[in-house]
Parts: sequence; C-alpha cells; structure tokens
Amino acid sequence: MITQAPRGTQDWYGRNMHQRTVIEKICRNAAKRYNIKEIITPVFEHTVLFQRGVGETTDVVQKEMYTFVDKGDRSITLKPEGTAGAIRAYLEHNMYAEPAPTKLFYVTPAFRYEKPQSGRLRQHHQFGVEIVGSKSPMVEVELITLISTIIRELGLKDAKLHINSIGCANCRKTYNEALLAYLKQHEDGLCETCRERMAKNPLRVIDCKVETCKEIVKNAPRTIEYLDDECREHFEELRSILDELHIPYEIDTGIVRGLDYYTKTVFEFVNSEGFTLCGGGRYDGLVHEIDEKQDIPSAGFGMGIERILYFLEKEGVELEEEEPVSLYVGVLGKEAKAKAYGIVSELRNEGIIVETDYMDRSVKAQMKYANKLNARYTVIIGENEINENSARIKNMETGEQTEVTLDEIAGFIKNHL
RNA sequence: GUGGGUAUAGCGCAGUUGGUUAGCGCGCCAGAUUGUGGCUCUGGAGGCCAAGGGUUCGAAUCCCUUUAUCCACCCCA
Repeated sequence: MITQAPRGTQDWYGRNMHQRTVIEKICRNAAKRYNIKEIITPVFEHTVLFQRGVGETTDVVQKEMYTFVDKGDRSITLKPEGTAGAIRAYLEHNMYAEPAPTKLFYVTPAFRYEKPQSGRLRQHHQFGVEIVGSKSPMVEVELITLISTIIRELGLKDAKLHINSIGCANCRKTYNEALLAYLKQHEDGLCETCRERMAKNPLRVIDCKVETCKEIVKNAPRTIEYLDDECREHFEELRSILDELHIPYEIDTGIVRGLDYYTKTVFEFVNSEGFTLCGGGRYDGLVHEIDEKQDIPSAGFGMGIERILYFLEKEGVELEEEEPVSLYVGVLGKEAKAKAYGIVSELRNEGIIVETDYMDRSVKAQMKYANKLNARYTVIIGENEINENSARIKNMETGEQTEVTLDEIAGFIKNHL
C-alpha cells in the first residue's frame, strides 16, 4: 500500500518521461513563435474561484473537485482545470493595463475525482492557452492554427477539427425554451438520465450517447439556429476565415462543452474513434464572473498531455529518441580510479554525455554495460593509459579503435558525433 | 456514480478436474584461460501466487471481503 501511488495517478519516468519532455518542448516552442508567454499559477486555489468560474451546476464542480479545509479554515481546491487560475492571475496582476491581447500558456497538472479508465486519470496534465482581451474571431483562428501546428509537429494524423457555436447568455435563453418545448414532446422516448437533464441543464441532452436519444436529438433545435445577430456574425466570420486559410473543419452541433463558462465558439480536435485530444472555445463571460468590475472577452483551450501520449500510441508515432551516452569511460584498477574520474569530469564539462563505472565491474562487464547503455564510444582508462598518456577509443558500432592521447579524447568525441 | 474483466519474479506470460520442493521467455548477476560489448553456451539470484478471512486432510486453483488495475456508460483532457 505504502509503495503504491494513489488511485488514478501515475509516475513519470523512463520512456514516458522522455516523451513528455519532447511533447512539452514542441508545445513551448510553438507557443514561442506565437508570442505566447508562459505562466505558472498555484496548484491550488480558493474553492470559490472554481465554483464561480467553472460553474456550480457542472459535474466538475459538483462531484469531482479535490476540496479540503486548510489549517487556516480556508476552503481550498486542487485545480480541476487550468483556465480559472490563469484568469485569476490575469486579474490579480492587472494584466489588462498592458496592451491587449494578453496571450498566456501553461503546462499544469489538473485534478478531478473520477473513476480512472483509458485516457482518464485523477491527476492529468494539460498544455493550455488563454488569449484575453479580444472579441475577434481571429483569436479562435490563432488558437486553432496553433493546435494544428502542434499536432503536425507531433506527427499525429488522426485528429479532426470540430466546431460549433453555443451562443451567448442572450441566445441561450431563447434556445433553452425551444429545446425544452421540443424535448417535452418526445419525453417518452428519452432515457432516464436525459429526463433528469431536462430539468437541470437541457443542453446536456444534446450529447447523450443512447441510441433512442440520439434519434430524437437529430431533429432537435440546434444552438446555432438560435444565435443572435452578433453571435451569428461572429461564427460566420470565423468560418469564412478558416475557409480562406484552407483549414478543414466540421460543424458538429453536438459539441456542448461541459464547463459553464463557454460562449459562442466551442471546438474540439477528435480522432476517428471520437476520442478528444483537446477542447476549447470562447468564454466572454468568465472574467466578469470572477471579477464583476471587469468585462473582458477571452478564449482558450486545454490539451491533455496524457491524451497526446495516447494518440501517439494509437497511431504508432515515434517521437525523437533520447540522446544516448556519447562515451563510456571504463576504469581498470584502484590506482586509476580517481584519475579516470577526473577525465570523466573534464569531458562532461566539455558538454559530452559521459557514463562510467560505479560498480567495480570487470572490464568485460563494463563493456557489456556500455553496450546496454547504447554508448557510441568507449575508452578504458587503466594504469597503462595513464603512464603512457595514450588510450584507445572504440567505436561501438564498427568495433574500430583509435589511439589518442588522454587530452585528445574530448576533441575526438566531439568530431565524431 | 452504474456495470463487467483481471491480479503468479523487475517486465510479458504458463500453471490441467484442488495434490508434494510454483514454471517459461525477456531482463539482471557471474563464468566459457589472465585488460574489451553485441551472437552462442553454462550456472546463479530473485515469488507470503495483491491483502485479509473461509471451505478442505490439502488452496495459486473454490467461496467471501478489501485494495489495486483495465474496459464500457456518465463526463471530460
């Protein structure tokens, strides 16, 4: 029990850790070209931030948050997503005083008390972006192209863009009435959960997976049919820009994102199985929800690192491999130990990846070990080498050996990598 | 939250209808003439058979509980 990580969590090490490093590097690198700045906010926040930001009626807030009371009697919650904290920091530090828009990205863990399964953990990690201060659909375009870039650089092929518009609070009112009226007519055919949903949040019926419900939903009124002028124009402008840029997308009226803050545009990148790689959209009301003195439009997305790993696995995509050991320095004899280690240190200071012996292995065993490490070159340092100032560097691939003086080792390795 | 599968060495797996010291592959360690890897061969270490309880002369094997894990639904990343 004590040697077991808590349910729904995982350790990062070895191959996974390396892949994650590569993924983060690709994300950071892409963000840099978009002039998006990194932000790190606390892993926990005041519970009320998420209640207000994410929304009281959402599943996330109602039953999935890791909430506890700290020793100062504060209600604290481990962040269940990245947006609320980033927006809080934006407000706390008056970032709106700088020229808009403010473009932020983060890599953060997120915590949700859920039942773990494929692609779903209690602690997962997201690469996310928030662009605050602009109501232009160019913001959505920028988010979408950034994601496409990252997907391309990761080498993923099976990810399609789905977009929808769920309108603003204004549109929502008339839409909910229409939807409810329609659902009432077909109430008998709906599943039990959907009948409950009708009372609480009718919008949720739209993404029910039960066949009979799907059938009914097919003819249900759509959010995009009930957009007010502003929201319709916004969506049309977004579409025409995407068209002009030849960015393929599909309108998926079934996307109804599960966090309350979304308005207007919502989008997802999904694979052919319908698995979501990342999701995002616009949330013009969120800033105001967190600080009622402010009313600033924003949009963003969250991309699951574990999901990326899952997609890579599914598609059989290999990321760049970890750089192997350039040189293994074998040590022979007690007398040579310190001297050999001095050489190892010097080589490392020259920027060469060097490994050596800490197990007092025989020369033969050291060679085996070097082979296991995938070392490009090996050299054995013993008393002879030190006395004669001469050593043989062996190319582990070809077996070819080259005689050099001790201070020529670094130069030789650098020239042959 | 609902429903199903699984749990044997570091990893991947066998283990017959309950029957003696629980096996295989990979990996790990050591050797195959003295200071040089990969291939091959030989030997070795390593298991409270997830944990706890029960049935039985006898349990890895049957039953119960717990925990973990995987899968589907719900929801999401």
